[in-house]
Amino acid sequence: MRELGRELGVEAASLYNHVAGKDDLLDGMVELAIAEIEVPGEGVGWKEAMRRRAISAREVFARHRWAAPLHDSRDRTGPHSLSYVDGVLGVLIGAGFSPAAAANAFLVVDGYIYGFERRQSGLALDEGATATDAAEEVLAAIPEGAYPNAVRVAMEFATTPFDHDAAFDFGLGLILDGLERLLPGE
Amino acid sequence: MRELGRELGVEAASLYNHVAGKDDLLDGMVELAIAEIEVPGEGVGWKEAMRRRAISAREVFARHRWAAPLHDSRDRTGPHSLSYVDGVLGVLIGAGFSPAAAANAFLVVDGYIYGFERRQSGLALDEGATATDAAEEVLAAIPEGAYPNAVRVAMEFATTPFDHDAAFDFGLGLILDGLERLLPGE
DNA sequence: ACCTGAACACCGTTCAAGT
DNA sequence: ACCTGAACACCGTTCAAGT
Repeated sequence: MRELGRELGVEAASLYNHVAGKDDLLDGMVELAIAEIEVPGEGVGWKEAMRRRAISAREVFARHRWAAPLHDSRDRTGPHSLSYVDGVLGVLIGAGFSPAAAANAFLVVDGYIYGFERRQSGLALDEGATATDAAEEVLAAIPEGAYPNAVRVAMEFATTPFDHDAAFDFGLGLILDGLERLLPGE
Repeated sequence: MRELGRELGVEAASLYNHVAGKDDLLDGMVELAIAEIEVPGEGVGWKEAMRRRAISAREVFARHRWAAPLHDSRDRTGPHSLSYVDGVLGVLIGAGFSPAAAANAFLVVDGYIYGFERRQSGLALDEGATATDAAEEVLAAIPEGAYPNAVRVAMEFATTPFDHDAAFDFGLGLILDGLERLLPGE
């Protein structure tokens, strides 16, 4: 609050004339970020719509790195979040999924989108570091011949750089193909 | 720190004789939580091992509700985290995945585990609330005939309660089946 | 070796007082 | 209607002083 006030050339206390409090402010920021995710509607197949939506979400969360963790930590659902959920469910129901199946499918795809980013650090594969950096970091922290599999994977990525976009698309395609198999044949 | 000190019957300042600081403490807590996740090794098929591991992780994060978000927010990787990653990669490599494919598969499954829990709030499907509560909450917040799909799904869950475990298992099975299809036939 | 008390630099928030 | 200054109750952390 104090820092935001400084940035705006105003005292921290003045902010409370425009916002209810810090929580209110953070909720609003999340809403604005969610609003940037595009959910293709008519005109494209459900699979293509889901793929574009996922890539758009990933792009938005990459642009606003604070958004995904912030979204997770709050549970207030604003109008933009609701219409985002509504749009995705609409695509799935339109494709032939029952309402219950659409909810399940939404959770699988959305869970993946949100979970993918943050699990990369577990593999020491953060975007910032080069593959060699990551490999060295892992190898340096290891005592003896412990963690043989992690070492092997790290060495693999020392020679062949890890492609984040390709990895994300790999899992996304796998999930969408799995969902397609659930639809009654046409 | 002050609250923890109170709980231990000690002044907050005294804690710094045992811990480097708050960050150090939180890193240690995450490590202990991760250590509770069981990664089955030999003796079971890779698919069964992955499924048990996922269910164990979900159970641990349900028992320690602070663990998953805390794990996400820090990037230090301790020995337990490393051996967790190593164990999972070992199962996958042992199943016939290449090191690179194992890393991809790890990210898909692990991303799903971490993402699933927190996306439920987006559907107003939190464990605490009954299905009827959730439906009422969603319906009450809606102006006109807006969000028709979300309303339809909410009404569905008002009659048929949402089964979190089944939903998690649904997505997990879908992902594991997808991974199995990538393995060379035997 | 471990604890305490006091202090430091920081928070978010409130509120009377100004314009 | 909006801003300010001062204050409040809180943080994590440091450090000299005690035992």
